[in-house]
Amino acid sequence: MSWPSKRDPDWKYLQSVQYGTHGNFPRLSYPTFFPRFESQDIIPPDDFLNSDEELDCVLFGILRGQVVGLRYYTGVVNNNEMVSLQREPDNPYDKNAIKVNNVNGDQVGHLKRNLAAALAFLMDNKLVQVEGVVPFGANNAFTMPLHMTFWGKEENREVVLDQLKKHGFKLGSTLKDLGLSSENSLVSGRSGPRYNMPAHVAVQMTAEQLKTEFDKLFEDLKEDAKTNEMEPAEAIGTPLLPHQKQALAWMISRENSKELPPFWEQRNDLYYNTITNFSVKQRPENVHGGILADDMGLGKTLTAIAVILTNFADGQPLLSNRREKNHPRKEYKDKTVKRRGNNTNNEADGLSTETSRCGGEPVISHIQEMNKFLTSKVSSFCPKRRKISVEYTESSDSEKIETSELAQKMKGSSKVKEDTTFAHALTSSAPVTKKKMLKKGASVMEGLKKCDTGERSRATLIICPLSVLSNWIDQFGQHIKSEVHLNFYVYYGPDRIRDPNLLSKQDIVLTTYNVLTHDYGTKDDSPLHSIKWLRVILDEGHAIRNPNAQQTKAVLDLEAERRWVLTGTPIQNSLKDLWSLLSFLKLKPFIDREWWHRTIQRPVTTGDEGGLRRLQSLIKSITLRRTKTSKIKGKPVLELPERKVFIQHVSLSEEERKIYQSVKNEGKAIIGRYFTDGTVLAHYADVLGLLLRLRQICCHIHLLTNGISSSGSSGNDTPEELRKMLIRKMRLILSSGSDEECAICLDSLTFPVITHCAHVFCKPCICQVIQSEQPHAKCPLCRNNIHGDNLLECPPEESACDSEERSNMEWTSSSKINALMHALIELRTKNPNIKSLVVSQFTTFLSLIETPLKASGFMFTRLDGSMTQKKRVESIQCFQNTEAGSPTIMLLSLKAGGVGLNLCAASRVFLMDPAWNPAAEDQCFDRCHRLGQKQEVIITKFIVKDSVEENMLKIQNTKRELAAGAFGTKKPDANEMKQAKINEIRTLVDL
DNA sequence: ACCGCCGGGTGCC
DNA sequence: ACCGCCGGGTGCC
Repeated sequence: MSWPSKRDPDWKYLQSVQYGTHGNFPRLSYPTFFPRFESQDIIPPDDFLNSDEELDCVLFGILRGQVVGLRYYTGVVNNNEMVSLQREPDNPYDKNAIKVNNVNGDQVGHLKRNLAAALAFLMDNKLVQVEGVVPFGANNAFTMPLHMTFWGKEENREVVLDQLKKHGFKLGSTLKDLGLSSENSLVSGRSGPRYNMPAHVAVQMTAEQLKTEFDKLFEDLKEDAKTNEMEPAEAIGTPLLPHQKQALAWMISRENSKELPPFWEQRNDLYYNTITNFSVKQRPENVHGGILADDMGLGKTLTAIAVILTNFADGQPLLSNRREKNHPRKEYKDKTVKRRGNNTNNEADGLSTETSRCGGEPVISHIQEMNKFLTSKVSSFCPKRRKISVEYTESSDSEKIETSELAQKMKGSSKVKEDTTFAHALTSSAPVTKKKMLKKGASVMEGLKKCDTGERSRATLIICPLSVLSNWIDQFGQHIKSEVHLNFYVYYGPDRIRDPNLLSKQDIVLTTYNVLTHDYGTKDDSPLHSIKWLRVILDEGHAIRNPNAQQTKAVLDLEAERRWVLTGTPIQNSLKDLWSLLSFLKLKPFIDREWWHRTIQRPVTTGDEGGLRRLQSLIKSITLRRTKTSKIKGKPVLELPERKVFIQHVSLSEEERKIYQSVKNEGKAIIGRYFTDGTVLAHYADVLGLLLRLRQICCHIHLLTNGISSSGSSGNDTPEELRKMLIRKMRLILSSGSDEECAICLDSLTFPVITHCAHVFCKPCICQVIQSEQPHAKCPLCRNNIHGDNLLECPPEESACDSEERSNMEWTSSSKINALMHALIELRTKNPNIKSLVVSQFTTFLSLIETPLKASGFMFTRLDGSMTQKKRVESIQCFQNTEAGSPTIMLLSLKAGGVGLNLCAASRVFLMDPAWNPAAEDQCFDRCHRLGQKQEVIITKFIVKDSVEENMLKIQNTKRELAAGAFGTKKPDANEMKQAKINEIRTLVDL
């Protein structure tokens, strides 16, 4: 018995069965002599296992049943083994049939007919989730007993109990109800499932307890496996820090590990899973990988590069000279169909590019040049989303040259499929006739696929978000010695070569989540998915935390021997985030959501100690996490210089104060009315608008945008006016820097849309609400009716006119600008070499600051979200440059740049205006307070006295507290969310 | 005997 | 299944 890589039919079925998708079964399957529920009585829920509601489940009770028909199926179980129940509506003998499967998904038997008749309806409508354990009698030949636990939402309890009663079943709540004396139930001994009876389940651990418990998961660095250090392969030119050597040792030990995976142990000649009690004869493979969850800035990228080169092949490091006799490439060379002799001059270089042959560009002879070359290409092509792919191959492999040349020629025909066909013709040892090639691509593609999937590639696939693609290329260039020869391919851009043969012969293939997902979604087989990779590394691995996202599915379908996840935040919102990661790591039995949910997620969220223990040992065995404050042998992992935050209070000038007060008084009156009418949230955008104006005045009165009137709609607008107004409001919300969360997912807004009641949500989130509440969906924030057709998306910005208008205005200073300039000039006098970041949420404010900077002779550069990728790279490189005459100031918009942005040349930060979300500020500070920072970092926050800004600081504090206790607690619901928002508004406008 | 009892055939859903 | 159930054979003590 072995673990199939994918249990197709069953697994798919479990994932996809939904109420109503099999049009005929519900009607036929329930005995008609019982009054049937009409479908409108029950809200058809989302896929039970995929819905958030799974956390609200309570235990209804337990029942003893029977598994029958054992002798017809191969699936076997042990005493106390967990089993899963699966509806089988297409069973020709009984539409109510319910299969009983073991942990491996092999069928053990069926539920007895009468029991199935009672449960089928409940299961189909997801009114209850039934979980089974075989308490004893596992070796019976014909039938065996089954203990079932019933879980569901409280509001469905009655329906469930009624339905069972109609069929003559009654749930019990104690072990006696299972026909056991308590004595018997304890005989079973070790590690059986524990049924905490309802009383205990209801008791939740406090948020505080859970948080401390969870922190413990990562604290423990005492284990030897994680404190050993290892030197990287010679090919790595950068010395590793101690914690990076530890990570290297740990990662390599995991890749080469022969230990059993967590929760497995050997008993005699069988292997037992101690959680589920499942056993197999064949030794379960360990996970050759894990999660590197170090904090941002600890050098995960460098560590990963070190792993690739140090555990390059057969547990051996990459040899600098690739032509040594044990060269791993040898096996490929042997298969070369034919060779060309006249290319030896390139061989010495080890690397060459397709363009060098076809486009006349110089041959690139080592990786640093390659890096330069690539970086320039990537950065210059990114802005237009028209990037190039560069192929790096050993020119001694003649097959590739021909492939490339032909592929190049074929580009005229613009059909990638034909490229690949040609490539196949040249690389396959079996001749491919022209006729065959001209036949529809499919059959040839099929042949191609087969020839590729046969053996494992030695390539490492790295998948990262686009924002860090160039960072990876940079780091490869920086850290790998120049004489090292590597086959490196950036699989990106419209001209990427979709040839599995070519890809699988690389050492490293770098691509992005988007490319991977796009390829996966297109009809042709994705070349990335037809290769058995030596290693797959997911950078920013939390990108796959949504199990329903196409991106996640594309990642989970990759085949690899070693699998790594790099992430600074393994758990972002809740435990659920871990599942996708575990699933990617192919950790059995958690790949199936049901087992993950039963054995870990639910026990932990209901506060079950055993569950937490299991989670703990699981995490410990597969993740390594160090924070910036972690210590090794008493020394901090990173000896970062200190970071100090000062708040500098600024007083408004008389004129500014006058304007501020008048806007405030006007706004306060309006909002006060909203409060008395109880319509604050309905006017949320207006409230934000007022706050925005106040914040703008604090910075500079020229920021005041006249375009937005607070009065909102008068009720008799034309649809077009309404639309414009709503879009204006949404823009306001999005551009106000308020970092609004979506009230549904509580994450920052992705693909925002605005409802007619002027509330902004993520489009997917609100669509899901509308779907599940139809036909009368209501806005989660104000309970007004909403409709899918009425959602407005944000059209692309037509920005220019606004700023032009402003630039025509005569420049004046402001109190804050004065304060800033004073500080900058003082700093320059003290030390002209210190570099500073000047940060604001308002890009127009940054523009206003440019004028006095120029006037005072400062060299500065700028980075904001509106800039193209190319300009960003230029700006960053320019700023990071330490040569004399380089800019000393960067004007930075708060949210510009991804997590990887490195601005450590700066040691001063001037935060011109406070952010709503303190995390956004911290992230911004970390762009210079990170690895590579040699000086003390001093942060100055300018806060206007007696203003909305001071109130924002208060809100920041409550948010900090909230974030600190966030793990394990239930998400606030729409109501709590509402109240929190109202309270925030109260604080902000002093009401 | 329109029963009881016997013993063989048989067996999930 | 060392059961239950079915249906045929059988029939005082």
